Amino acid sequence: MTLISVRPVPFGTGRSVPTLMIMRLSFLTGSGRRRHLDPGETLLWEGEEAIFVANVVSGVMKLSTQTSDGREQILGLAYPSDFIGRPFTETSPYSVEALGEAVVCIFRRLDFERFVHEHARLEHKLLERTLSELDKTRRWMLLLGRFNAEERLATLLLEVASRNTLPIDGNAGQFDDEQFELPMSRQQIADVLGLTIETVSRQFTKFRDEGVIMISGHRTITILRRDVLEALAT
Amino acid sequence: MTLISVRPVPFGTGRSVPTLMIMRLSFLTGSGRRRHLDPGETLLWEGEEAIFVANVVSGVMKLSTQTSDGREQILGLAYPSDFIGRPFTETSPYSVEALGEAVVCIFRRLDFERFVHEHARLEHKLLERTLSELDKTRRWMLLLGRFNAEERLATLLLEVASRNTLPIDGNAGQFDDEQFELPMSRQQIADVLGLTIETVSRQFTKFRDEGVIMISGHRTITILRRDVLEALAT
DNA sequence: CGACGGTTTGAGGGAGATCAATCTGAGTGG
DNA sequence: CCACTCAGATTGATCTCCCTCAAACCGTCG
Repeated sequence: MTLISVRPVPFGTGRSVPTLMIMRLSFLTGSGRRRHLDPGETLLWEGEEAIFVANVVSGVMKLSTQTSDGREQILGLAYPSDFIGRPFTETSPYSVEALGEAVVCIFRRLDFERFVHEHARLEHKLLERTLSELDKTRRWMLLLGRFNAEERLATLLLEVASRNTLPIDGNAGQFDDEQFELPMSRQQIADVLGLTIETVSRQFTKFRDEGVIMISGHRTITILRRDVLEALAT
Repeated sequence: MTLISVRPVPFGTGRSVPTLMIMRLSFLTGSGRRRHLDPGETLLWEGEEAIFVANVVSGVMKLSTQTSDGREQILGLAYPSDFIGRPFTETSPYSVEALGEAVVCIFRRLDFERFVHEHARLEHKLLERTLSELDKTRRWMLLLGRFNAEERLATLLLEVASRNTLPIDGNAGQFDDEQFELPMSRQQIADVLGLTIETVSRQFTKFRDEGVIMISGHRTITILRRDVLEALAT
C-alpha cells in the first residue's frame, strides 16, 4: 500500500508516459478517480459495456474469460502501473477482477478516447504499450500450448518474482527478489496456467522436495535454485 | 490468386485505412514492394532484426515461436489484408512464414515507423488493429488453455470458413461459406491447435462419421452441421 | 509399376484430470 | 487456552484424453 506514495501513477503506458501528460489528462477529464477494490471484486464484466479504462495503482488484477459451460481461463495479470481496459470498443472482451485488495485509477472510456484522439504522443505510447502487451500474450500462448505443468509453474514463479515488490519482514525499502508473496491462491494459479488445483499443488510439493523452492504458509515463496526454474521456463 | 485484383490492398489496418493514405505511403517511402513467397518460405525470423513490416496480399501466413528445445507453437494466422510485423522494436518476437504460396506487400520497418509518426490517423488505425489483434490472441489462449481436441478443431473450421474466400468450382464471384479449402496441411493444423497430427486426423474422421462435415481430397471441407461446430467452439 | 509425401488407423502408455479423503491454519467462541 | 469450524491446500487412487510409436493407406509423379 505504501508503494503508492513512492511510485508515479502514469497513465496508459506505464513508466514511459510523461507525467505532465498524465496531469493534463486528469485535469481535462476530471474523472481520474481512485477506486478501492476488495478481493474478488470485478471492475469490468466480459460482454458488458466497457465504461472504464484504468491504471493499476496497487494490487494485482486478473483478466479472464469463460467458455459457455463455465470453464475459466485467465488471459493475463495486471500489476501496478499496468493499463487495463479496452479503448475503442463498446463491450469488454474479458472480465477484470481484483485478486486481492487493489487500488485502481479509473477514467471514463469515452473521455479517454477523446483525449487520446487529441494527443498523438499519448496515442503513440498507447500503441507501443499495446504492441508489447500483444507480445506478452503470445509468449503466454507458448506456455499454454506447449509447456507441461512443471514448466508452467516455473514460468509463473519467475514472473511473479520479477514483479515482486514485497519488502521482506516489513522492512520497507529492502527488497529480495528471491523471496516473495504469491498474490493469488492455488486455484487462481491453476486458472492462470490452465491446470487444475491438484496438479499445481503437486508441482509445488515437487519443487519443495527437490530443494528448488521453500514454502512458508502457502503464500510465501523463497527461490533456492533459480537456475533450475530458468532452465524449465526456457 | 485472382482475388488480388478484386480486393484493395489497404495498408496496416485492413479495410478501414483510406486507400489514399496507402497510396501516399507507397509514394513517400518508395518501398512498398510486392513479394512472392513460396510455401514454407520465411519472411521474418524470431529473434532476428525485424527489417520489414508487411501486408498479406494473398495466401495465408503463420506467426510462430519456439521453445528452447524446439517445440513449435503457432501464435496466429494472417490472411489477405492482415498486417504483419512488429513496428517499434528491433528484433522480431516471432517468425512469419508462408503456409502455401503467398504474396505480401512489404515496407521497410523504419520507413513505416517514420511515416506513422507523421500521420496520426494511420497511427490511430494501427492502434485499433493492434487492440483487436490482442483480443483475437486472447481468445486463442482460451482455446489452448481449456478446449479439448474436438472443440479446437471445431473452432478452427469455423474460423477458416469465416475467412473463406474460395469460389466454388472455379466459379469466380460465387462464394459458399459452407464449403472451403483448408489453407494448410494436417501437420500445420496440429501446430496451430497445439495438438499432434494423429489427433487432428482422428477428429476429422470423427466429424465426418458424425455427419458434421464432408471431406473431399483432404483439403476441401463442406460444413453440414454448422450448429454442432458452433456449440463446440463457443 | 514403384517411390514418396501426406494422411489415416491402430495399440499402448503417460501426464494431468477427476473424484475423494485428509490435512492445515486462521478465525471463533467457550 | 483449547475445542470447533471452515476454506484452502495437500495427498492418494483411478481414469481419460491425447501423445507416442508403428503400420497401413492413398494420390501423385517419375
